[in-house]
Amino acid sequence: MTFKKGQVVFTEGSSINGVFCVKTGKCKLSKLNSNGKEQIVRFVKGGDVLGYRSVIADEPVTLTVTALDDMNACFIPKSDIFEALEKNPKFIMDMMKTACSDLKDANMTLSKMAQKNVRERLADTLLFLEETFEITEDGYIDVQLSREEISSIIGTATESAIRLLSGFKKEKLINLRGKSIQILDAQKLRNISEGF
Amino acid sequence: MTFKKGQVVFTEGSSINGVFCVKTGKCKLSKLNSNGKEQIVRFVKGGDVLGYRSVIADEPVTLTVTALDDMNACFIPKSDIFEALEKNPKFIMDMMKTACSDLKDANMTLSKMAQKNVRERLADTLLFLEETFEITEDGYIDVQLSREEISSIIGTATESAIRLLSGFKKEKLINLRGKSIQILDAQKLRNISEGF
DNA sequence: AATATACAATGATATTTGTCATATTTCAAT
DNA sequence: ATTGAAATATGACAAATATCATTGTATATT
Repeated sequence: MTFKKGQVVFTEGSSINGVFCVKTGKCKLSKLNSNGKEQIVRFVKGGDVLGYRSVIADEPVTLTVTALDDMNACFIPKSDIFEALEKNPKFIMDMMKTACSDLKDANMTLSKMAQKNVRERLADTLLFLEETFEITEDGYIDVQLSREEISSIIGTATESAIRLLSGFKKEKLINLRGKSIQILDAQKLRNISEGF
Repeated sequence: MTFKKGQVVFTEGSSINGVFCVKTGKCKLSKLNSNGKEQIVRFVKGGDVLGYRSVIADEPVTLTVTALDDMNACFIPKSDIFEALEKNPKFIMDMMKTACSDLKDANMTLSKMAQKNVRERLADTLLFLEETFEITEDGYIDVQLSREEISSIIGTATESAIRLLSGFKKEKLINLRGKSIQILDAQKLRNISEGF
């Protein structure tokens, strides 16, 4: 299956009858808040699986998935998944490990979000984005996010994110070129993120 | 096994060779931050399992578990778990569902934490505590947390949590009696938590 | 190229939250 | 009962962050 940039793969609350194995491209997993604001919870890219939680738990999906790129994915029906789960012990253990790894990440993100202030969270997020999406030949992080999306990751007002990004640029910690971001001083960002 | 109130079951970074099935009592799962502050990530009570993530993923534990009560638990060695996982398909599916459910909760908590301000998070947390631990005959939430622990859940300064609690009390939304808390107006707390 | 539209940036100001200082209360140990 | 230590509470102030208003800039569409 192919998804165009900006296209929604599935929406919070809907039911899916299978999982998506992402081959190429990136997408964001987000939740709509009671006030209508988006909270980006996680990113998924090539090699990752989408929707397994919902299929395993036999519940509607709790997150909305939106393509950030043109995205290529295979759809695997629920029945195939359950067949594999039954017949292939290695498969179920792998699935289990994926779930556990996602759980660990979620806990880590939670404790970071809760204890860091906005500036620290932004520094942390920039490092996370570079680690997750890597850089292109010109050194910029290989993902295009609007300022609003960035603030949806760290949970802050868009203006605050913009201001802090400008600040980081003035301090020569990053470069900004449209939506592209380049990290110039990862160590200092790490220090900021740790509260120094 | 028995754990006294305040006793540490296991510490972040250590290795465990089995899981704990909690029979009675409650405990907190927390993470130490780089600045030495505690972040409470989750609570576990009778009927829940502790440490399965670490055993499944074959990694050190990433959270510290501390008893909030006198606690009673069975220890089940890793080997037994793996044996059950291999032989009993129902067992592994249940385990999987637990992991998926925990993952969903973690994502929900994350999006709440990120998008709500401190007052909203406190209101949300009080409702969550009542739902999780229920109330005793006198109407107070059946868990004893210090003000510092409450601020470690919502990720704020202890003084702020105290001030907001006092505020809620003045507004007749809650009662305070030492560490015990009674919710008087759940609906208003729900409104506050939703940002109204 | 011109226009419209969304996005980004910045200033001014209000609000929220954290920090430090200092009481006050609680509770355990003697 | 007295003391001491820890927890809770509160005030004053500083810092961080949100909000509103405005301007500038990129981007797409015609």
